[in-house]
Amino acid sequence: MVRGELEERSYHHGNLREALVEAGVELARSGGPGAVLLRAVSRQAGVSHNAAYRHFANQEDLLAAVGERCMTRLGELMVERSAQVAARGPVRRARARLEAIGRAYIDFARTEPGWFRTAFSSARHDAEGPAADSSAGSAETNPYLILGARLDELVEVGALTPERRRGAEFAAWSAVHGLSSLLLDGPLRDLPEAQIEPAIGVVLGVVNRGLE
Amino acid sequence: MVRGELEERSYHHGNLREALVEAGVELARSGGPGAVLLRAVSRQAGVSHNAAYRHFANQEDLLAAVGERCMTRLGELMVERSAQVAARGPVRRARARLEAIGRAYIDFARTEPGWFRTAFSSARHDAEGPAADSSAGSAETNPYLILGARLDELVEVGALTPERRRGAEFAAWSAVHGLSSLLLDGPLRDLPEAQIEPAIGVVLGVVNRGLE
DNA sequence: CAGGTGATGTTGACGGTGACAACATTGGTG
DNA sequence: CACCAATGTTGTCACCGTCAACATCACCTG
Repeated sequence: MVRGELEERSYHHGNLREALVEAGVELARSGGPGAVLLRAVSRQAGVSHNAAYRHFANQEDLLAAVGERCMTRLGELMVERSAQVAARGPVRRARARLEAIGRAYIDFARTEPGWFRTAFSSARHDAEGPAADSSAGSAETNPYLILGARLDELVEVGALTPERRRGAEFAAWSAVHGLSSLLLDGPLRDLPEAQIEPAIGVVLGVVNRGLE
Repeated sequence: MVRGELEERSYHHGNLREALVEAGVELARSGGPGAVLLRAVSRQAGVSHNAAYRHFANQEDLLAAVGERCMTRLGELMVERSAQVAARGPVRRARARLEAIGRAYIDFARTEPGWFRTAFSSARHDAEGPAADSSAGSAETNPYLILGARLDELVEVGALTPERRRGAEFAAWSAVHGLSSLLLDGPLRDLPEAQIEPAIGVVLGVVNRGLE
């Protein structure tokens, strides 16, 4: 049923929805959410405009699907960086793993601004955030759940008290997301390169200290 | 030269640029940056499409002007809330004033999401952020400078050490902006009302503690 | 005070986009 | 094998940004 990419297709594509989302992700990478156009993704997929309407209700629906994919990419980077942490000792390690996902978040925003903006551009996300019921987007790549797991780790090793654990996601996430946004689209857009790394350090430091 | 609003105009508007920006602000209030369209603002101003091209290079340019106005509105609310603080004692007062502008920021985002999104939607801002040279948008209503002033106050009263002052804007601003963004367009979009206020408290608390 | 000229607003056109409707093709199912 | 629902296509429409050509007028110059 699923056709190979090089195979000649005859009228029916066979895997159009996936092809459209993938095309959208590619367009979003360089052009951000504004580049995820129904006609553009259809062209990219070698299909007529309007074919997408068999798989998405409208452009917003397509954008949501593409955004979800971008969010997954972000989660994947966080998982990857978290796994690379080599710190020894339970407390040091847990702290390093938290910092790693924070830095991964910011790095993702800076190296893939199109994807980052697209991940947060959709007006409708299914199964993200605290109210995540077990549906799409496997839990391992959900940034919110990844953050929660790292914070739980901190509690387990005794580096974070249960009271401080309460709502800690909001603080950590807000700080990291806020810095990313300000660096990308906010007034920190033109911050000199040399000042960015120190700024990241300050933000992560404040969060770290604030959670103690 | 400047004509009254009710006066019949004859061919030349007299104050079109301002009228267009004002129309843009009005449209942005309910529709966000996506509603700031050249043709829409021109209609609203009772002028033909294309008239705007005498005052703005393109739609992006218009959006930047509208965004700047929205940013000013945000700054005005911050100033207002900061001035209302009644806490006594220099340290308590300085702390309360910092918290007040943080809450004002978040309140603005929540009560005027269209304006908030528009303020940060422009790809080009003149004279915002750290590199602000003395140009447009009076310094009193520049959110970044307002924040800096509050942090300076904290140093003056001895509630913040000079070392911690370094880059403190980044931490405070990121946390507050991040929470606003996540509540508006991020995965916290559907956070139950009852959990929002506690979340704000946690975020502000972490920043406060992190700066000590 | 008259005429002209540059700034400002209008009309018309073009290509691109989202969306709807009607039609074409086809894979699977009875 | 015939039918049908799913899937893709063609055609159309309204709206948008933008450019070019034209119209009007405020103001300056003489």
